[in-house]
Amino acid sequence: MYAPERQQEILRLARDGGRVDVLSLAEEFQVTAETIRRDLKALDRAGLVRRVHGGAIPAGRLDFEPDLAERESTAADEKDRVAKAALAELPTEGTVILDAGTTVARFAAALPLEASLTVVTHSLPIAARLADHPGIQLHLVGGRVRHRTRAAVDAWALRAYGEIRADVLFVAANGFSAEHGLTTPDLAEAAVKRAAVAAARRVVLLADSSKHGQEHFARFGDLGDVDLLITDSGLSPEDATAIERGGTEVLCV
Amino acid sequence: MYAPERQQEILRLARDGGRVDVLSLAEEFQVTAETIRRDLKALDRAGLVRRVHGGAIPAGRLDFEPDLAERESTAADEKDRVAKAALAELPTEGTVILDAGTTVARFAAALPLEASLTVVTHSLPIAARLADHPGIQLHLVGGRVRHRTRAAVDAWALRAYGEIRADVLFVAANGFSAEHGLTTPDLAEAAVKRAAVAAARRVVLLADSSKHGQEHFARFGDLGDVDLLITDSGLSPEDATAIERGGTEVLCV
DNA sequence: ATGCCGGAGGCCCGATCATGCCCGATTGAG
DNA sequence: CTCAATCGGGCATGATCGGGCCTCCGGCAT
Repeated sequence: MYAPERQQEILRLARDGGRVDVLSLAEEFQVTAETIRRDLKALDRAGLVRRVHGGAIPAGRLDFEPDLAERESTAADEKDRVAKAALAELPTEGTVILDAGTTVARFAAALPLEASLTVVTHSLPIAARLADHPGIQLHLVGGRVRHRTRAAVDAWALRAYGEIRADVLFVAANGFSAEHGLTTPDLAEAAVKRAAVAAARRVVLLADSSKHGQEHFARFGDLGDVDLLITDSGLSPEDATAIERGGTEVLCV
Repeated sequence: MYAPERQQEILRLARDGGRVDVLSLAEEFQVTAETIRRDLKALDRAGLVRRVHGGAIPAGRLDFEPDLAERESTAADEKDRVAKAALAELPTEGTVILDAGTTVARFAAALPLEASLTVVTHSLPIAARLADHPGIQLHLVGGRVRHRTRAAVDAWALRAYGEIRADVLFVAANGFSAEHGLTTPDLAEAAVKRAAVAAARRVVLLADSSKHGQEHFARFGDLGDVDLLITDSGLSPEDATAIERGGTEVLCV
C-alpha cells in the first residue's frame, strides 16, 4: 500500500469516526507508529486533520463525506441510486452545470474517469472533487461562500451564470412539488439556482422522494422548469403521473 | 508494442485496479522498470495519473492533494516558519486576499480560530480550508481552474479582482529577484497575481529563500511592488539589504 | 547503397524516499 | 506532582528514482 493511499484511508477513517489514534492505525495498516505519525503530520500540514496527542481529529473537511447530522437523516442509499441513474443523462461532450448539494456531490464523485466534459459549478466540495479529474475542464463560479452549504452565492455567482449557456444542469432542491415548485431554505442560494436554471438548455432535478411535498422559504422555480426528475421509488405512482402531466419526465430508481 | 499503446494500456489498468506498480508493469509488458517509469512520467505530465513512490494512482481518485501534503521534502520547515511569521501581518479586521500556493496554504491553515476577517481567494484548496472557519467571511474568486495549482484563472478571476480593494495581499511567487522581479511559470496565473497585486493596498510576499534568484516564464511584477518580503534565513544579508534598498522591507525568519 | 539522425529502450550510479529503530524530550492523566 | 505514554529528531537501510550515456532501429536524404 502506498503512502498516499494510506493517508487517504486514514483521512476517511478520521472523518468517519470523528477521530483516529496512532496505535490503532499502526495495527490496522501493519506499519509502525512512526509511519502513522508521519502520515498524520502530512495530513496536518495539508490542513485536513488536526493533530492531537495520541491521534488526530478531522478538520476543514473539503469533501462531501456525509457529516453526522446528515447521516442520521439517511436516504444515503436513495441518493446514491439517484446519482448513479443521473449518469445516463450526461452528454458525451459539452457543458454541464452542477448545483450544490450532497446528491449532486455523489453524482460528481461517480463521474467516470474517462468522461470528457466542461463542468461549471458554484459548489466548493464539488469543485474540489473534480479539480484533478483528467477529462474535465472545470470552471468555478465565484461569490460569497455560505458556511453551511459551501456554495458560492451573490453578485459574482449570479453574473457568472448570466454569461454562460450549458447543455444540462443537474440541480438539487430541498423541496419540490407541483403546487409549491422548487424550494430551498436560503434566498441567496435560491437566486443562484434560478440563474443556473436559466443558463441551461435542459434541467435535471436530482431529489430523493423525501423532498417531495416539502416546501421551504425560498422558491426558485416551478416543476415545469424541470425537464427530468430523477428520484427514488418512494414517490407514489400517482404523484409521479401528476408531475408528468406538468410536462416533466419522471424517473424513479 | 509501441509506447503510446503501452501507456494507454497502463492507464486502463490503473483506472481498472485503482493503482499500478512499476515492477508488475515491467513484467507485464516485458520491458525494464525505467521504461515504465518513463511511461508513468508521461501519463503524470498529462495529468492522467498521479505518480507515487513505487507506482501510480489514476488521477481523480484521491480527494486530497498529495502535493499539498508534501512530506519533509521541499523546504517544508522554512515554509512553515514563513507562514507563521506572516500571521503578524494580519490586520485585526478588514479584508485580505490570499494567493494560491503551498506557503500561503500553510498560512491559511494557521489562521487563528478567533480571527475575524473577510478573505478573498482564487485558490480552491485554500477556500476549502477556510470555508468552515467561523470568523471568516469567505469570497471565492471564480474562473477556469488549472489542474496543477487548483487555482482559478482567466476572465472571471481578473474581473473579480478588478472590482475589489483589499487591505493586504499575501502573495507567493515561484521566483523573485531584484533584477527579474516576480515570476511564475504560467501566464494565466501571472495575470491573476498581477490583478491581485493591483487590488491590495499592501503586498506581502511569502517565499522561502530557494525562490530567490529564480526566474520563470511569466513575470507579474517587480520587487518594488512588494511592501514586505517574508523569507527564511537562507537569504544572504547582502541580498536582503539589496532588496531593502528597493523599498521592500525584508523579514528573515 | 550508405551514412546521418532522432526516438525508444536499456544500463548504470548517485540521490532520494519510505520506513523502521533508538532515545531524550514533552505531554497529559491521575 | 509523577510517571507512563507519546512525540519527534537523528540515523540506518533497502527500495525506488532519475539523469546521463549507449545501443538499436527505422526513416530519409545524399
